[in-house]
Amino acid sequence: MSRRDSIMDAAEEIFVNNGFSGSSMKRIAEQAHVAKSLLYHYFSSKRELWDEVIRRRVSLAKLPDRMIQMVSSIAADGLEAVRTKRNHTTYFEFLRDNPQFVRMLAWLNAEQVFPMDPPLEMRREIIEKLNELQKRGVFRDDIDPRMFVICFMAICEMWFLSRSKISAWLGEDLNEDEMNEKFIDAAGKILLDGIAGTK
Amino acid sequence: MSRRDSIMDAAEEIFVNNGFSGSSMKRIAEQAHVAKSLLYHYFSSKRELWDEVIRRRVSLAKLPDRMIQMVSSIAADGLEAVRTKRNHTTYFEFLRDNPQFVRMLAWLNAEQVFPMDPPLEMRREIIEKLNELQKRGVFRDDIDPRMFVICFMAICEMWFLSRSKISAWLGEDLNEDEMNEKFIDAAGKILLDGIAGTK
DNA sequence: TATCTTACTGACCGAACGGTCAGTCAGTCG
DNA sequence: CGACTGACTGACCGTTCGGTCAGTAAGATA
Repeated sequence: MSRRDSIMDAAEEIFVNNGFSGSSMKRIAEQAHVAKSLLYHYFSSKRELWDEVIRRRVSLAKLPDRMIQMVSSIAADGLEAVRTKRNHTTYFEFLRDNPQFVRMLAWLNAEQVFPMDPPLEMRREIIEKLNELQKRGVFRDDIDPRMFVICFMAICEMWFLSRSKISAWLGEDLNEDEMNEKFIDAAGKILLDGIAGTK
Repeated sequence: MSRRDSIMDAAEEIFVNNGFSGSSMKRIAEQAHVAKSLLYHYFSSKRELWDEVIRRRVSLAKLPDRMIQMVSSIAADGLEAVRTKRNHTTYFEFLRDNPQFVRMLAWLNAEQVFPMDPPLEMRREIIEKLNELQKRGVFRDDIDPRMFVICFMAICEMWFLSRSKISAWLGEDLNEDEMNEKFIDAAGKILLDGIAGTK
């Protein structure tokens, strides 16, 4: 692994735990076991290092692809198939397996910086497919179909963003895996039944 | 208004926009039009000032009361009444009308600090009422009823936490009020239909 | 061999940080 | 009047901040 990569790894760990302002270049350098000035050899500023770290992790997430994949699988097999195959859990599982990405989302939410809007044609493709599904009766027709996606993603993200808060309130009797399982099961049932159309 | 209060107001504005590490005592003092050293006359440290600001805003939110009220109104009138009366929007409306609280939630999510768990008896009261509603058939019986509350609050919070991200992705054609209205309408329908039991 | 490039470091810079402190001033109390 | 208190300030402290820079060491090039 190159020295540059190990700096980015160290930076990600520090940034993800402390945010941008809460992290210092000195601590990042220590974490990476290099001199602080080496950071400026590879990155022109703290902000650029932060941007690079975000970009790497967000592009790894491939959110637009994930959305299209989910919508396409609904188009192919309908909601019932989604329920049995549980394709709808892909985003949930991605968040579960990438806590660094979740932490990053939290900092970006707070700082209200949202890098990388999806390409325009991808956005259009997603919306078109949603509209088509609604016309076919897969979705109920009294709701803007974009709201289905929003609700689903919102629930998944919020679950991981504030899971510890939630368990403090309502679920101190369960361990982490049990809570995850119980939650995605419930959210899936509620949303799919609430979304279903007449078909 | 006392000098202390105006310091807290200034601190809230700075903290809410920049987080803890991103805010400086100097800027807070400037915002409040007082000498920096006066901050230390009323608060022993930056952290204590931050804690006080959080405490004031969070206690103003009265989350446990809000949850009990919502559950109670479901218990009294059933889901159908909630749908028509739209009591379920209270938390949503609170978030809509208190953007400072929302911004604070975002920072607390990021820093993973969750102040003020609800009193134990309140927690038990909420859970008992939820279980009772499930026994009466108001809620479907194949889901832990706590998940209903979690899903509803998660959707509301996420909506306001990342509304600008969401509109960049899916809704650039609507203005803010239209999006709020459309969203709470959709979320309400989806959740209530997905939650409904046999009764 | 001499030259150039790239990786890397330690010493250093001015600015900003959180926090302290002696002291001023207005009002209160005896 | 004098003693005392709480509100308030400006000057100052040591530390840490992001960032710079001259210089070294190693390997490739010629």
